[in-house]
Amino acid sequence: MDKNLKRMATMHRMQVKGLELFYQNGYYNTSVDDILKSLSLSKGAFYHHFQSKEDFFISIIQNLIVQKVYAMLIEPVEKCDNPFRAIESCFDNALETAEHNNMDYGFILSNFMTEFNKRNTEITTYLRDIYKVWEVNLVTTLQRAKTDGYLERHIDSEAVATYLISSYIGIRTLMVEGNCKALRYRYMQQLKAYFKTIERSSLVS
Amino acid sequence: MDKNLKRMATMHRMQVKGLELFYQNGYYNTSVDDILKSLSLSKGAFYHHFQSKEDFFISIIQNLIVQKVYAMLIEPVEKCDNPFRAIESCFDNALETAEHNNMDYGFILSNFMTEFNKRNTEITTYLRDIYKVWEVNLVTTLQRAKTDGYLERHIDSEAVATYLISSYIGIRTLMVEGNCKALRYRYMQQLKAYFKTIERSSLVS
DNA sequence: TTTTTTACCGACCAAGTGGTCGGTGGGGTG
DNA sequence: CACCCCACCGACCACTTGGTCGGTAAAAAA
Repeated sequence: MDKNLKRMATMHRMQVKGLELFYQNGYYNTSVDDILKSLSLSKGAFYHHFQSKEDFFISIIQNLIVQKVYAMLIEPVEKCDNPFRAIESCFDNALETAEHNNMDYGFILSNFMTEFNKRNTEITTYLRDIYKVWEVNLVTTLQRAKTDGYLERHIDSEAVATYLISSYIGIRTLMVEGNCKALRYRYMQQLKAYFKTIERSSLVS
Repeated sequence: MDKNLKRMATMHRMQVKGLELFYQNGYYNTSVDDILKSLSLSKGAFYHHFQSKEDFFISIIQNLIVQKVYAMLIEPVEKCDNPFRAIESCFDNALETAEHNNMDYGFILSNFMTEFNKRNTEITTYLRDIYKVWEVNLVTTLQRAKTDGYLERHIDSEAVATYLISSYIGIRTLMVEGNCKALRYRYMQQLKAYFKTIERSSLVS
């Protein structure tokens, strides 16, 4: 009965270590042996649980990467009062985590999107789907912000979402080369300035 | 006498094809043989001209990548009247080029930065230097914009430059997954909205 | 107890990888 | 003419890659 438990535990160990190394070194630059060596497992164990390296990575996307993005960027925005403040603090928290993580290798989603782009369409599709969910979530939040009177009605929610995602991807990419603290401060400052343009002014009193 | 010319020509052919393949498939995922095969050249030719694959790539950065970034993102901004319109049209041109290039694999600089980050510090340094030049150029332009009365004096030029670079990196990363036209339109729309916040209003007549 | 299932082992394989090295042939120089 | 320089050739090397496969031991099922 606990065979299945053991199976899951081993698979999960492999996935966690696999994601760690893929994130650090890139997918193509990390060998299956690298992962197995650092877990003291054998080739046999790996190919007993996964069909191929690609299949393994897809399972990592579905089990780990999706969760990470949800927890970091999607759920914090959903439960909000003022949507702008919610997005601001969500982004700032994410940047803070990155800033204090000296093993930061950038935004996991955009790193892998870049690496797999036009080289593995199946994996690209899985990654793009995560982006889409994020985007849809932002658009929904912004639409709700309109009905709640936080956002000017004439604003193009999809354009705002695109702009937000762009700037976030970019700042995360920049932060890997150091000087994170200043970058984060500057980014948040200008994000707030940007929000001022589209936020509905003179709401309460 | 024209021995040297021939040498330069062959090296240049290798660099151009090398950049093309590195850009498409990534550095670590492109073998020296791949490049040589598509040029009908031999290993001997390659290692006669370059010390190693890494040395080869550094020469590509210095000879080709620097030029591309200058021509695309730095020079167009320098010679400008209204700096905001200059940055807008510079970015829009760059995005247009990407949009109509169906072999677009993203922003060359951020792709390589991501790939080499913490894996090859020497190459990372060369790439970071290009970023720095871009950033300094933007900051200078923005400072001049202040003295010319285009930009509110209290604005943090470095923060604006960081925000601009971030958003550009991000939108270029997003555009590789298609729907470029809409993405470009939305991005430019919000970029202009952002500029409205910081641009000095009621300037002329 | 016997049998079956299954998690895991590790030697092995073909196809690459970056890099080496003894050549070769044609143009320039003496 | 003889000589040398040098761009270029391609077989070769040690090593790594993703993936295979026959085996083993222990737990579950009979």
